[in-house]
Amino acid sequence: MSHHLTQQLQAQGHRITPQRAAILRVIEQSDKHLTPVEVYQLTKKSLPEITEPTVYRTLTFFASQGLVMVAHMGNGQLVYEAAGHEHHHLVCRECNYSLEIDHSILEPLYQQLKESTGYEVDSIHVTFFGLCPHCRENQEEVES
Amino acid sequence: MSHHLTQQLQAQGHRITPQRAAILRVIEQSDKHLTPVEVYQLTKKSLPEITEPTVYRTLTFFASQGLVMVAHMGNGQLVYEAAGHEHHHLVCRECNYSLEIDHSILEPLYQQLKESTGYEVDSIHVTFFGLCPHCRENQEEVES
DNA sequence: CTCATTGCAAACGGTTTGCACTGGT
DNA sequence: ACCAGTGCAAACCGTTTGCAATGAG
Repeated sequence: MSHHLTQQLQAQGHRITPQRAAILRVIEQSDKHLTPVEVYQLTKKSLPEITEPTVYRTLTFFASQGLVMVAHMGNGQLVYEAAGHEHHHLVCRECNYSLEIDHSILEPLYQQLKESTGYEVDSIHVTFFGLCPHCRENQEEVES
Repeated sequence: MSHHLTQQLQAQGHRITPQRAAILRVIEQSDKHLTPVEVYQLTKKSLPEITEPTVYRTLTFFASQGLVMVAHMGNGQLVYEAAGHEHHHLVCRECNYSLEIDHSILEPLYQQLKESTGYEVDSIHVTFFGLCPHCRENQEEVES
């Protein structure tokens, strides 16, 4: 599958460098979204000579090729993950723990928005903030 | 109303400085959300000696006091606006025209998320992207 | 008078750029 | 051999911090 993607890149006249292969492997093998810095640190394990600019350039490149998706978490933090499954994020504003929400949960809302406003909503990555059950408990204790 | 808010601050033992008053006025008089840099530039018109650190500290302070709300735009940018009118935004990807969506439209979704994940979602400002009816028409013409 | 708040300058962290070198094709 | 892609160092930009000075109460 990774092999398939690299072939795809080659077919379009792009080069497969060790850096690109290593970064792609890191992103594919991660089950969560990664910040560029995380990608850098993980990739460095198998390719110690990699540099941050290369990571940024490669991530931007992959995103432009549709191999990875970019999502904006809160506070301006950019995260990357393997393309493919469309989902949204639910982030706890206390402990920062984040959960994935399947896109299907938003579809009724999008439909309703289309009917009431005429807009065809197509946001693929929406980040919602709230309190996770655990932090909600703690907060109630403090208040009482 | 601004007067009411400053009284509220005073009652809590906080000081009303010209900087705070000016920044509060800027945010209240704006009909859209502002980035910290925008707040800085607008406030400087009436108070040229204000500095950026003061703007950042004051915005954080206002947010902690509930006078302004912080919102995450879809692109990860932090924006501030006067507290009170809770609404979301629907932005056209093509023409950038934006529409306000009443918060009530999201409540069923929040309720559903709470039931399925346990998270108490409280995002007060969510930005959705899509195509407005006008740009959708144009797009169809181009495609055909 | 006191202490919260400010201005200044400098530090910060994540991201981007210019440029010469390297290595994939 | 050619040029896309890299490493390095330095610039960048929005934001934050330490500290001494100021001014609101």
